[in-house]
Amino acid sequence: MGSVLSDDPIAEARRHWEARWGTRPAQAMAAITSIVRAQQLLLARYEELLKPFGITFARYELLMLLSFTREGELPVGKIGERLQVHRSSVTNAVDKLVAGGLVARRPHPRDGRASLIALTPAGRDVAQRATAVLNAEEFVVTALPAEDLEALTRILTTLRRDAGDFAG
Amino acid sequence: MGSVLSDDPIAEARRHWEARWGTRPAQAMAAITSIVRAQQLLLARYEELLKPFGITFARYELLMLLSFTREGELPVGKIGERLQVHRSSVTNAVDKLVAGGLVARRPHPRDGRASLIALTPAGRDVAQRATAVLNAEEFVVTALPAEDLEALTRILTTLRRDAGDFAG
DNA sequence: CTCATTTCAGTTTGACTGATATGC
DNA sequence: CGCATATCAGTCGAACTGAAATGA
Repeated sequence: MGSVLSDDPIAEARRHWEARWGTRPAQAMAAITSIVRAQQLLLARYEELLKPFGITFARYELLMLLSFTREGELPVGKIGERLQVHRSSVTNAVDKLVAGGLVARRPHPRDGRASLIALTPAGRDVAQRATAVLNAEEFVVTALPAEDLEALTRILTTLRRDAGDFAG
Repeated sequence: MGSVLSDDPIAEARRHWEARWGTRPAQAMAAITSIVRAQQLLLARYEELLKPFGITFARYELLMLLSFTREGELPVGKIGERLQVHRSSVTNAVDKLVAGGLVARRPHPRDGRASLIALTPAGRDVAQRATAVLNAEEFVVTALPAEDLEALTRILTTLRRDAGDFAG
């Protein structure tokens, strides 16, 4: 938890890998573990900032996705597709958002199998206020120059495309 | 019908953010969600490659940490510190590695409170073979040029330092 | 006694699989 | 009928909190 290390564990691990496996594996390991660790830190910060709103990051993502649609509603399957998680995970997340009054299920007007997940006014309000908080904080990316943010996004977009994350 | 330039969900979300909150928040959002998503993809691939060895990524990290020490053993607290997880999470992971015969607990020779977690020969063998597989695959970073890997590591190291991940 | 180390029990969260009901 | 959609029940892995046991 809190204890701050005097040395970067990733840099330390990299030295071991370099000695034992060579440069390229060490380079790949350092990049990958940097991504994994950065994600942990960012997510922890997100969760902390979102806690006052009674939502988690996963549920925040769902709210934001809905808020970007024209009608503020989507079927479960579409949500899973966009967030790239299993449908049953969406059902589960929706259950909790419904319990909090942030979204509502309503029958699909033209497909009796489907149900639409719709933002409630409260859900729209929470999404708006939570985003304002996140933007104001700018988390831990505050100190990064714009060009570094752009470089990150560019490189990781290539990585995601190579991994089949989307058709490019 | 409009030909879509990209169906990258992050690029799509970025356009929404840009329109509603401006450039800098959109930039930050794109970088952060890229990190989160890249981590999901990498971890999923890792888990898949490690499954034949009967370990998860978290347990692989623990094995590798031990394999880097001189004696192949560390106390629980030290492991938690290095992997930056809670001690009880380490206890839990160790329980499973013990069940698989990959590590063993032995009493600390000089501190009756502590127990040392030690690699078994089987654990060392698994760590070695698993790493060979991961290196051979080079995961999904295969296509990235070395300079991009270095840029990633550099930028994320700055991010981690700013977030208090280590003192530097 | 206080503090440190580890373990244990229980909770939370998210994602998954597989089975089922329903409707296209 | 086959196929698609969503939900439900159950599982799993990982992390956490808080309390207990043990020893420095």
